[in-house]
Amino acid sequence: MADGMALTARRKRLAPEARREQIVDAAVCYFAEVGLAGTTRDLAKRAGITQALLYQYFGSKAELLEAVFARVYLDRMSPHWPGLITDRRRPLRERILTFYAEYAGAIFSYEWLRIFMAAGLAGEALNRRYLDHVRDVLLAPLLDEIRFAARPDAQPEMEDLWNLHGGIIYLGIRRHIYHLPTPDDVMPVIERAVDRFLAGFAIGQ
Amino acid sequence: MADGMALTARRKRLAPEARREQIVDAAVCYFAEVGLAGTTRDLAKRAGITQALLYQYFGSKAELLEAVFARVYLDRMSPHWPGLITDRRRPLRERILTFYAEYAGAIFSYEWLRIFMAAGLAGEALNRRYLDHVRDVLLAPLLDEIRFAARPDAQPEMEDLWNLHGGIIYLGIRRHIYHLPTPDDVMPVIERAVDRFLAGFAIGQ
DNA sequence: TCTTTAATTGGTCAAATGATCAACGACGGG
DNA sequence: CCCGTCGTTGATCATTTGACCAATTAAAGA
Repeated sequence: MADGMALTARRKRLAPEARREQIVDAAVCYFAEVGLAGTTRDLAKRAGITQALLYQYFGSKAELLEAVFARVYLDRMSPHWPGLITDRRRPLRERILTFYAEYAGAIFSYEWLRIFMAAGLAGEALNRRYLDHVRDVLLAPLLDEIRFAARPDAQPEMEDLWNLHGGIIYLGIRRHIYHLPTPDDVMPVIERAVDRFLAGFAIGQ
Repeated sequence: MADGMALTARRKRLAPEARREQIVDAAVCYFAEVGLAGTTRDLAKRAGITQALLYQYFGSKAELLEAVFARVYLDRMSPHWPGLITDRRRPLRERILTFYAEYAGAIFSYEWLRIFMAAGLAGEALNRRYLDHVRDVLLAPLLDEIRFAARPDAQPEMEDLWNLHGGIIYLGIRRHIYHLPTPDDVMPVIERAVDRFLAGFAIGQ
């Protein structure tokens, strides 16, 4: 019992992959909080390792940030969303709501939103690539579906979909970037937004 | 003619207020571009002055950034918007469109959006204060107006207005934060968004 | 248990950065 | 024309920060 060093003891000798994972985890959390200009020393301190060890696993801070970006974006884009969106056996409204419920669940995280925004400010090409992907793989099919269901004289454009999308994303921005109070459950708000949108193109529920 | 030093010559002896203005102007442009972590040296170089001179006018970098925030936000909020919004002699739709045309004109600038977003990421209280102001002075009256015009069984909530607002702001975010292509004229998109919104609460044009 | 491997660390360097100050010199007043 | 004020500058300091390396030591294999 006198041997109380168990908790605060020196941490040593992790398998390289495990250590790398741990570093990236800590880096995601750290850079999300303090911004991409955070220092390697503070990050190392928070990760419970020495600063020098970072350079055992990453050649430079930029390389570490690359790993952070990869971690944050990887698998946040579910491959079944395109199929969900275009599955005409289900009602359109239900498809959209299911999609945005899952999308919000994946995107509305402190780490994701803040790192994504910081990357945008830093001029990383990542954001453009990601949002091009969102447009091509998610919004474009969604546009097709809505056009298919809409009256010929009330056809939406891509910009209208960006407007719907942005109104929803803005919830996350208010919460995680501006630290403003937002509803705990975002789905009712999203639901009403989607309903207004569909009604605007004369699509019944 | 041999005296060609006029353009590249040493700049000296400006009146203190003029110099201060010039520094703040340059700082707004500089920090919007490179982020709040930009250096005083680079800023000074861009402003065509020495780095030491910055500290003649501002006690610290933080103090300079305060001046930048003040400059960017000051008078971007027109005092006649509340009156415009609540002027029931004009049709509601027209009021909203006029307001958002002016609001977008004031807000959709590279400097404003980027510095505002960077301040949010940096945890500045400024964003919360500004958006509280937007909610209290603009969106709350707007909510009242729409509720007044809406059917009793289809009353919007504040979150619905944030949704409308966010969808519009997202246009500026896409353009200036993510550097994505957006329509040159945003008003048609805003117009359709507002029309969908009003229709969603059963308000005719 | 001993040896070997390599994960980890303390120490250190060079460059960058916020901040300071004595000295210079442009401009207005006498 | 000279002088004094004060806006401006070059030099410099103390830290911070990204990056590196030789020495240390925990853990696996024989």
